Amino acid sequence: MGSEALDKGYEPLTVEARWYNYWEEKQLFAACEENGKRSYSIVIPPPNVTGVLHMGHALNVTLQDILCRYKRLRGYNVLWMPGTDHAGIATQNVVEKKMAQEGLDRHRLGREKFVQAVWEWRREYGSAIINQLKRLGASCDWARERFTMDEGLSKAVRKVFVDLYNEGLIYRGSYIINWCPRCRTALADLEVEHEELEGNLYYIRYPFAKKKGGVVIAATRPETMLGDTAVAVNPDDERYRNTEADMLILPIVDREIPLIRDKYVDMLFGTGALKITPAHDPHDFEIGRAHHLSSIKVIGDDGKMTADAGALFEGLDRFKCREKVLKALEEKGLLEKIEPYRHSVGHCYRCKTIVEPNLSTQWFVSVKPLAKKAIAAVKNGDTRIIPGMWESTYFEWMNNIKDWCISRQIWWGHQIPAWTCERCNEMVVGMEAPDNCPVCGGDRLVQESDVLDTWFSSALWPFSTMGWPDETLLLRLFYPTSALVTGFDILFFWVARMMMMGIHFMGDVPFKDVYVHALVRDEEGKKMSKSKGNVIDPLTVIESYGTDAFRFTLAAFAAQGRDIKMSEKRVEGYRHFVNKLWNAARFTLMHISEGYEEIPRNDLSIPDRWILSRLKETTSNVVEALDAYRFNEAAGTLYKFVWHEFCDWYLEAVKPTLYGRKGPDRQKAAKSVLGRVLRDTLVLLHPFMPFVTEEIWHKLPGTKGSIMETVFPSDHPGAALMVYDEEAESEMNLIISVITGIRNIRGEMNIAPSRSLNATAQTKDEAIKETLNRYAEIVKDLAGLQSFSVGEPGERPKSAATAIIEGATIFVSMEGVIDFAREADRLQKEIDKLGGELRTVSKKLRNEDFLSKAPADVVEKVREKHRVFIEKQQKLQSNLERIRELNS
RNA sequence: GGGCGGGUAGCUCAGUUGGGAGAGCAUCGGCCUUACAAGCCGAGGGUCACAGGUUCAAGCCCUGUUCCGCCUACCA
Repeated sequence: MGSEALDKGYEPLTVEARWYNYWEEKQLFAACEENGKRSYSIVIPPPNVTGVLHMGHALNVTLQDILCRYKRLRGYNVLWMPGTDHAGIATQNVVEKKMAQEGLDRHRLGREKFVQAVWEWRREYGSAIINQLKRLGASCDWARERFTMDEGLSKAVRKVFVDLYNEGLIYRGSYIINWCPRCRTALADLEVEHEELEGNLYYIRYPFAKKKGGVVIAATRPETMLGDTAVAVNPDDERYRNTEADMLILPIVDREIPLIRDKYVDMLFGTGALKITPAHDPHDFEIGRAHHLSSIKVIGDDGKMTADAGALFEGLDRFKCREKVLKALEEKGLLEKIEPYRHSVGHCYRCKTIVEPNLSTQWFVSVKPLAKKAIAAVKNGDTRIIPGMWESTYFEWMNNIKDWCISRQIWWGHQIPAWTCERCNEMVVGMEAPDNCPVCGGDRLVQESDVLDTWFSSALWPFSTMGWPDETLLLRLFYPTSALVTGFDILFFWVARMMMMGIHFMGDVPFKDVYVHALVRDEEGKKMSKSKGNVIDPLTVIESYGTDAFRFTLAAFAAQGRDIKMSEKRVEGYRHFVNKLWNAARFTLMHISEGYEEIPRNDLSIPDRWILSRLKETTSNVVEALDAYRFNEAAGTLYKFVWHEFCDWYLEAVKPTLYGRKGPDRQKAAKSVLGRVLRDTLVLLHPFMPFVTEEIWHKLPGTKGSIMETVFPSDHPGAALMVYDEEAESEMNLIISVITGIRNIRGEMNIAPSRSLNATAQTKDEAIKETLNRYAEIVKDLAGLQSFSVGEPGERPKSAATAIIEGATIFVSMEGVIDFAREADRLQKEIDKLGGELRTVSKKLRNEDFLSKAPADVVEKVREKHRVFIEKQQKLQSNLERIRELNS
């Protein structure tokens, strides 16, 4: 394509839609199944089908997209596997709510029809989140999109379940689990959110059966007393020495229960006596087992009291029941006292209802053996967790891992592949429904109604999405995946479980790197939540500022180990950056008309060589930063390069050349360098800002096709010519410091930019003289001078302000405008500033220990600095004296 | 209770083997200079939470204190 003019401002919205469609049509996101390139793969953390895009997704997906686009440019065959998660409880809740509005409920509908309705819901709304990911520019291989309930993934789930069952790692049994009375399902320990609440500690007297007095227990959930089957005290507790054979009367219920001894009881807590309710507390359950106590379930699965709670309470809500029990106890005079007590209470992570520990028959995975291998894989470096601090968190959890309750009493999900024979009660676990009972031959087998925890299927995601249990080419090419990018909030839920399953079933870790990124919070650092009303919608941000600005903001703030506080103001700042790039391109395109042509180094000016050297350094820094997942550093480097090196200095410095004032040869060279730098800059920026870079790319002469198909600057055939150019760097720094010195005088002395000044530089250094003479034009242009001369140290111009730079003194002649007092103040200020620095440096050089113990190069550096400071100070001082003379 | 992270400019934060305290935004002053006022030029501003220690040298390493945040846990 040829050179075209750009509009004055960048308009993101129209551009974005156009290029996204273009990429999809050209299938630039597709992984190749038959090429010899190195593989790079990432599986997306599948968002809930019910989800709407939030800041967490935006950050997560942006970082993955940066990696994938970067790796493609580096020549990798990239697979970014997308998809969604069926989110059992959440989805079921959503569909049930919708049904409720239509006056329907799932029980009336029946299981089969309900599940069908969920599928319909998914067909209609399930792609919402996917479309939102596309707005972010996500370059996933959409043709391979997966869903955890797909046939293939479901087969993987069944296979894993059956294998683990046969290996004895999945078992079924009756234990205390976390029960959500609202969702009416069991929850895994992880799915319970603990929150500190103000409660009470109720002291209740349990009278002795056969003598006066009684034992006082302390309880936070007095309603559970209805299911007590014992009271326990510590065997060493002196207070309860003489009560050995005693039985107690359970108040209200009037049941006789034993007083037992168990070391578990803490003598220092409460009264040292603990009521035992084996059906409603995990400890009590263990103690009950050890002492062969019976379990009485008094709170039902609906959160209401059961018949076993007694006629008085049956059908009562558990919290209403608490009040009624307390009232009854008070009437009997058995409620000794009530103390306020702060304790943590478990809530359902889906609906925030207070969770009830309940005795229930469920399915569990025995995870310890799996965890052992998953710990080893991180210990020996097969998988790296970045930043490293998360490794300790991972180990901490893995080392203390408990069996995982995987059965859920809901309908939407993978139904457990276990069947029970109605005739002989034999249970069969298998991939498919058995026709006959293997024991009695009966043909009436009923499938387990429970479904599996959604995370059970998510745990298989890195290989189930690639076709496992079939041996596919995809698995061979892309497993183990290269990196997993995720938030720490699902480190245990998901990452740890994928590690366990991946190692167990694939014989290899699911990913080589796990990059754990921060959480996006609001401006005040609070977690964004709908209830707090502090949510910033990523789509709104995109509408207002454009995707590129938003993505760049996320990357720039994605420093390792710290949460991101998001505010629209920050995005606005980076929109300015997008616009800056746009205008730099606009300027460039006004001057170049052909593609880049290699120009011999000798034909290049110092600014040309300097910007190429900066480009080289920037490229290396970006590569280094991205390879280490330091996104903020890569973004910061690019920002600085584009704005403060390319725009602020290079473009300004080459303007005279571009206008032809240096002759056609120089002009040609400058144009060529300009084009080259812009082209490489676009490629470097593309992973961060895919849309604007693609848009400019197509206007750039000499480019073909999409920017996605090009080669990264460091891999380009011409890359060998890109070197750090020490000479150019130091000469350009000299020029910059001269200009800055003069500008400083102008600013401090309040001289209008429109007023031309005359300046002269004095130096003994021939090389400096050479450089300044050669680039006097640039100095004149950028410092706003009428004339700029270079000479030997000698007669100082009258009425001049002074700038001291390393190796030279600049005099800015200010005939008629000079304010002597002001100049004296300015010089004094500089001398004072320098004095502080000089003191610290001198102190070091007077220190014998420093001179003898510090490395030679460090000492030399300090000596050099000292020399420079002294020289500068002397010059400033003599100029100050002169100004004072003139002023008097 | 255990674990982890953080305290650096007015705000938000960088600071990767210990050797010149930085950026963006905000503030102040000056500019519509032919890519960009979404811009340009210049300036001010910090006991690096506190107290010790190691070292020639500490924002960085060690110990303690304090404040904030998060994760995790079965003292009823």
